[in-house]
Amino acid sequence: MTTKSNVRVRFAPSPTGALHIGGVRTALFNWLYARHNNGTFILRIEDTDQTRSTDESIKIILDGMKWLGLDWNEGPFRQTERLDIYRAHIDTLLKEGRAYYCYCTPEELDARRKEAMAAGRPPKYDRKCRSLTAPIEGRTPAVRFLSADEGQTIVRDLIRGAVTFENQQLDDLIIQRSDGLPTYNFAVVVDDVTMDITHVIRGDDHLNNTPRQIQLYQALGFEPPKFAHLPMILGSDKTKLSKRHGATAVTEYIDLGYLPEALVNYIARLGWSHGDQEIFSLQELIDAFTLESVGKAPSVFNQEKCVWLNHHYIQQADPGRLAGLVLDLLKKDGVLKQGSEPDLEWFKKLVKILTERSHTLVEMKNAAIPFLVDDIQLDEKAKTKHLTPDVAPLLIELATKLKTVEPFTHTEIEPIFNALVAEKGIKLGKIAQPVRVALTGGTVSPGIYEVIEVMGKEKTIKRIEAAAAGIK
RNA sequence: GGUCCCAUCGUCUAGCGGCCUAGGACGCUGGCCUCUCACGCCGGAGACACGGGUUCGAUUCCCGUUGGGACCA
Repeated sequence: MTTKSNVRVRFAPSPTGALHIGGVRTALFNWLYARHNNGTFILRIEDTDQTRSTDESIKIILDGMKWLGLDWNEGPFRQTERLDIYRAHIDTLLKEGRAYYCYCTPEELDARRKEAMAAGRPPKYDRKCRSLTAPIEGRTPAVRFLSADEGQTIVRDLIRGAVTFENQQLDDLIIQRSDGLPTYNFAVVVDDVTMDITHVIRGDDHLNNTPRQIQLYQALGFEPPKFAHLPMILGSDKTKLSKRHGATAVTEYIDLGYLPEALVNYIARLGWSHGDQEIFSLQELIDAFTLESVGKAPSVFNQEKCVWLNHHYIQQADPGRLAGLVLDLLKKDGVLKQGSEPDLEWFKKLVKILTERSHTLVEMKNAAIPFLVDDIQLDEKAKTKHLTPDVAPLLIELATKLKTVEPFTHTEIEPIFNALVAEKGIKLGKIAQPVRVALTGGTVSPGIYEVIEVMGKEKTIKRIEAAAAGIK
């Protein structure tokens, strides 16, 4: 119905491990920007670091993107399939005298760097090979970009405004390693140019690379794209989010029982806001998202709020969908054997009564277990507190009465309890809690009538009688 | 060490010179509801890093200090 705008953005992860929270945020903001502007979202795999890149990681990233619902219009492209393109551009720069061969070894560079620092000079490349007129035999050179050493390079960032860098601070960066592969800073520039990227939206950690990249665009004869550098996501100790801060990979959130819409909503609100609104559907995010409302300050990832959103989205979710997800978890845990699935309609009823107090799918799965297994283990403390000698006759009487209930539903069960309570002059809790322990093994569960209904007549009576019999 | 960025409750944030005795959300907390736990509802504690300017007036603009972060090495 709408034609595509000329906005073209990309998410360009390195396949060196998991898809982590920071990557998701970058991907999400690019995706939202593309969708908001009817643009094109491109996925590019930056795998020139062949020692660390794996196909397994690529799969993890693609799966993660799909789980989150971040679909791409073009790609995935892989840099390793584009090596000839980089080489051609390197040759051009070399031919035009905008780049030169550098024969310095890492050891030499390191030594000179230390020397410079010891002498109080800035540790930048000394341009030793810049004046070389002939190759050094026996060495394979790297290629360095001949950067400007006067004036300034100004990054006009959509989030931070104009950021000025003194060109003399920038040294001649390596654009092709001695193994013939392009470096990150060079490959991104060539890729973004050849893929017609209009807006580079990426993490703050790349801001310092940007002036060099701008010079590369200029040397290559291209107009640089617009830049937007997103603030970092930090851990609770305000350092860059990493493994020691807990779950950082998308796969971990899947395993923890999160819904994708919860994670997306949470991450969208990290560094971005829209008035006082906290809950956003995907469409609302697309409609409201602009780079102007992205903040500049880094933000700390807060597990509690993410859980709160997950709880919210679990309440909103379709019971059939939840049932399927919880069923999968139960199978994964071996609680349910293959081919022994419960009746789906019944299971949906179970899911419905568990939803309200489940913050994650894992919690829901755990709460479902007593309803599925044949025998339950009673919690010792709960047993001591509620299954006392005086309640044994009550339980037996209740079980007897329940046997006559037909149909075995909430509305039919409730009067039985009310009658018993009135007859004995006790509080409802006096009987409800022991029954809860008898049926679920613990002191926490949905409303007791709902539990009984879903548990079913046979199991309910069996467990109440067993509990009564077990009281000494 | 150099360069760059950033700075409102514990956390995410609203605020784009007067509407602010600073609003919302998570978390924490008091109460209500109640068969447990939750949910829900009502209430509470809780922040403009500091110092200078600019201005009739600064959370908001400028400078510095401090603090944090990132990158390069």
